[in-house]
Amino acid sequence: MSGPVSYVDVKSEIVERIRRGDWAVDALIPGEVELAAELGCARGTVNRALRELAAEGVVERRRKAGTRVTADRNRPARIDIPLVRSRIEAEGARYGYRLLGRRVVAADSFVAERLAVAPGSEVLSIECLHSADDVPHQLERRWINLAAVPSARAEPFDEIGPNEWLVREKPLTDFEHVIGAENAGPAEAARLAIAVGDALLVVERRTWLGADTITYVRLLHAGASFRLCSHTALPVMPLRLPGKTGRRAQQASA
Amino acid sequence: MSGPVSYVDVKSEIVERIRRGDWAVDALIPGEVELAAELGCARGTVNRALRELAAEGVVERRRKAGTRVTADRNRPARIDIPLVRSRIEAEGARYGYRLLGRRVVAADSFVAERLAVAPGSEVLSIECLHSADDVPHQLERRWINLAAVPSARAEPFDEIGPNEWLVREKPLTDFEHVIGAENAGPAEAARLAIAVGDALLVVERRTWLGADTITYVRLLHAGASFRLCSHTALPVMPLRLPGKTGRRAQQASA
DNA sequence: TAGTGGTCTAGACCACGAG
DNA sequence: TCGTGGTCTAGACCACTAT
Repeated sequence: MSGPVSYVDVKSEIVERIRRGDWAVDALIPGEVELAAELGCARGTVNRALRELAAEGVVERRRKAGTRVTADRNRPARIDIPLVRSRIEAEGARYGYRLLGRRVVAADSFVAERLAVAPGSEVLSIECLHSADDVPHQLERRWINLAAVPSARAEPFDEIGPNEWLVREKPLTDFEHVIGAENAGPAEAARLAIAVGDALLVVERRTWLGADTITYVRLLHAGASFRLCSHTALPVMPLRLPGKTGRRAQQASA
Repeated sequence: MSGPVSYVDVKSEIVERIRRGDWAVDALIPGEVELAAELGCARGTVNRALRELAAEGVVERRRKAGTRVTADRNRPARIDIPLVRSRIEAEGARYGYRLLGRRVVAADSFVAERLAVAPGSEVLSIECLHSADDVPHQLERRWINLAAVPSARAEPFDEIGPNEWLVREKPLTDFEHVIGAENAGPAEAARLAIAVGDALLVVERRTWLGADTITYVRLLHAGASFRLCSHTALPVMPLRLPGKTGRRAQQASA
């Protein structure tokens, strides 16, 4: 009835066995060849399934030692940090952008270190505000490395935000995020229309194109109204694999 | 001189071309067959390279439409949320654990909703503190679904934390994280030895095993001393691929 | 040294979806 | 409709590492 056994089927089957307790935490599971024979597919299919499960942190694999169920639940959690605009519009609100400040400055030690440029190098400093239905949502403070992105010097940034502009201008190869919590000072409180001392969720981001640091940005959000979410689900889908009867019997009888 | 062209080589080459500007943001890149011919490898190799780059958010792929360089820099950022203990010990500090409270309670609506159990169901409520060199580091408030993990009822949790215990006890298939910022109230301030009103970085986590919600936990950290970091780098490694001379010529002459 | 995963290949069929 | 990516297969060789 069903077609060939896919790697998704194999993943589901493995997860299901772990869930049922067939293989306990830390237990060694069968080798690729054995699983392939049992499930009725090529070794390459089992390999891909196990490789992806390893990438998801469900199992750990080592040559010669075999594959075992991961004991440590410290699994890589994917957190999507969305573009402000997308996020706001996704929630059905009207996105608003306002440029608060823009000037070319000499990098102080704080910025120079983060952009990996010499102190005193020219950088473009930008402050702007993103709002949802006219309610302040995110205060953005950004520094752009003008040596790496000279074309930014001529850009006014009065209509579109620096992020959206950079997206179109430069691809990137690396990025770094740091998430923290801070208390709002008078300046932040005024910009975000909150009280001084309110908790802020701060996302710092740096991006690179090859060896060049492109930009460093601090995104400040009122903690009361903003959270970062992620949900990671393993593929638990309708199984097509048979039980003990075994697919091989079906194949044999086909 | 070199062996067969690997998928890592292909990834590097593609990233390098994007970096050099050969393919601009949003540009369509050649098809798998063409790339395979050009680079001198099997289509499967190119496919794996592009598939992984797509998973990393570098390119977007659609059948029939082809593959193009991702314009949106809203790429999935991996954030590792480490076990407290690992994190503290990794920094060379002495890990300390203290149980502050433990009791079986009837779930109120807040907890019931998060654990997906009926209000009034029995849950195990735990509060504990993790410290680094005797300095409070993380305040943990956890609820465990006793219907899903009945063995937790007999566990004192006075020596090892509930997370470490759960790790050994149950595998998991899904988890969810929510990160936010809050101001410390009197209780939190006292536990964490900070001032009332100080910013807290709050990580909420829920985990599932199949359809069962296992646990819901709130991890509170003093914002002044705790941050979540992630660095995502694309594979930019020494290239083995030849230039215009072409590896195929080498193969042919070999 | 031997076993296990890691990968490449060459060929084939299929499913989605742009035009 | 038909091109592009998605996947499976069967076989082979290789690299790491436990013993």
